[in-house]
Amino acid sequence: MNLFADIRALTLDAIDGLVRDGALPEGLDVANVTVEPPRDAAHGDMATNAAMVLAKPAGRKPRDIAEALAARLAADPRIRTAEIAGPGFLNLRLAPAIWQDVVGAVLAAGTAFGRSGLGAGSRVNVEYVSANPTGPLHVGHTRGAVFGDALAALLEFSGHDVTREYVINDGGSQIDTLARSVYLRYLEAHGRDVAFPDGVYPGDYLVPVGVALKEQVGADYVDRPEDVWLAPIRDFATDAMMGLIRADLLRLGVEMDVFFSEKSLYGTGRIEAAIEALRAKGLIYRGTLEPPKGKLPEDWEAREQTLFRSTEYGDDVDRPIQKSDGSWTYFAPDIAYHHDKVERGFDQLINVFGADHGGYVKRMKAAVAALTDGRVPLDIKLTQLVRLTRDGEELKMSKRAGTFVTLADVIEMVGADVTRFVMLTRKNDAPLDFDVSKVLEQSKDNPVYYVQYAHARVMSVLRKAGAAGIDVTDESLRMAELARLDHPAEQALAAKLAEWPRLVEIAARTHEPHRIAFYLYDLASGLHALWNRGHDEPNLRFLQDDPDASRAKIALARAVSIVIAGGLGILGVEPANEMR
RNA sequence: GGGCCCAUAGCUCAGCUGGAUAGAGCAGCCGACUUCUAAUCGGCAGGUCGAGGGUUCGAAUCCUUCUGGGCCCGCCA
Repeated sequence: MNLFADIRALTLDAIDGLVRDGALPEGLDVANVTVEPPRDAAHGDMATNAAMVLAKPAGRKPRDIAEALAARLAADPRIRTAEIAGPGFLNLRLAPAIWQDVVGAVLAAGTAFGRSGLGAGSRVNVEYVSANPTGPLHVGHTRGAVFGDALAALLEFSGHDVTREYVINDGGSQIDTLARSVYLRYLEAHGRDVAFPDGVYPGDYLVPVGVALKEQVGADYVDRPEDVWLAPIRDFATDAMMGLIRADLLRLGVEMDVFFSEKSLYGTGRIEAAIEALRAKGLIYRGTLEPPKGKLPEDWEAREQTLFRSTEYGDDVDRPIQKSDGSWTYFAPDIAYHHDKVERGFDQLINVFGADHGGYVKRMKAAVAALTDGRVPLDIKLTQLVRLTRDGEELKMSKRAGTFVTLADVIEMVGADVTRFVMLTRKNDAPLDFDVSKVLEQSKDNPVYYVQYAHARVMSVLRKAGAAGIDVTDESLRMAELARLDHPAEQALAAKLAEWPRLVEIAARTHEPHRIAFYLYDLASGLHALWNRGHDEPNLRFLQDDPDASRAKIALARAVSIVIAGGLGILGVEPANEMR
């Protein structure tokens, strides 16, 4: 149930009625007619802009349309009053029974309340994390992981068929670097004194990999030339790194459906096939790029390369797909990878990248648009940097020195739930400050605890009520006399619950899971407020002497906890039953 | 030189793809624990929505120019 959608449908019906009566012309575009909660609750429960939107195309004054519309809407039993305000807003107040129905609907649906068929089962591929398999995940990856995972859950909740995917960049030269680094650790495991020159990964996390390699192959690679050991160590090291990464993801509660190996595309003709598909459209050619404007690389010289005409699809320059030695650039297998995703039948692709990949967005979109003739949309979400601090002091990370704050470190310090929630309390395209001491603070300064506390309070009420002999199962609470929820403060909280399905739709449509976190904070605030009003107004307490009144109020509280639990579920956070 | 993102209260940020008097939290001030855990709540104060121009019934939101910050810019992925 989505109350706002219902009332919007009612409004559109009323408009149709006015058209039939000849009060409005036919063929009006109603796409911009909205029904939403008014900014100021004093204006009513819902507001529609219909009269203003239709005024110009209909050639009538907004207030005239509003009056006619108000008369029709007021005839519906759900509508208590319809008032014209401001330039032509129609403010609606709903019958109290509507809010009571919302509570009943939440209890009936459980955490599925707010699920929708918006996606109509369309198949969405969400690619995220996809960190190079050269080391453990660090904080930057964590944000992408949390964001992608919440987005995937959100889309699933909204009726999409979602595949969570990680592409392993195991085909590039960084894997050679990894293999050489592991080789040095392997020699070290054999008691050799080794130096770590520039251009290899110095991190300690490779020490056990070197030891493991020694255990597997003994001294077979010692003092042997690179062409003997490079290829096998590449595979060995990649597997080891993916083992680390999977373990890291597990710590965070992220489970991928598909790990896709980039290397698996090589030698199969699939890269060539994807490029041929573009060539058939006349988008591949030999050419020489203009030198980049501004500061010129010192070793710049013009070279003829194989280029993709990405400018046809909105890119700024055409992009090379082959290096001058004839080998592929990273772009070519990536085109093939996206070609593969399209061929697997996805209706929509979403990639979550770090902000440093911003320059890559246009060419990737161009490639997908070219491959599918614009049929399959690709949305690329960039997550901005995380600035990790402790007591306001920055925890510096340097990948070069091999000292970086890992995902495992962060989880160790604050836990997965806190990490996930906090990282979702910011828009993906805004930088994020993450203070490991502050996020553990147990105060309303800290949104995680604030929301958790609201849930725990409800659980506490249920425990107390249960101890007092009240049946507090959801089945039983559904049968409560919800008509007793007649206080405006209670109806306001129920109204907040009614916004949940609408909010989920907006968040899913815009691919913005952070809206869930902000809504939950808002909902928690509503519960805390009502709770505290109980201090001065005992009739607003959830536990009453009259068991029937009590059950109705507990039903409301329980409905709030259900929506909080459902929302936290989308974010991948466990609701707390008590605070310690 | 070009591209992408960002700029909203002293601070950290929301703001429903164009709606009404722009909202939270923190910090500041005042108030509420014989209660369903005060890890909470109520109130006060705080704004030329970076600047200018444009689009229209209506702009923080869309277009444009500028200013300031972040990321990126052919053989790394």
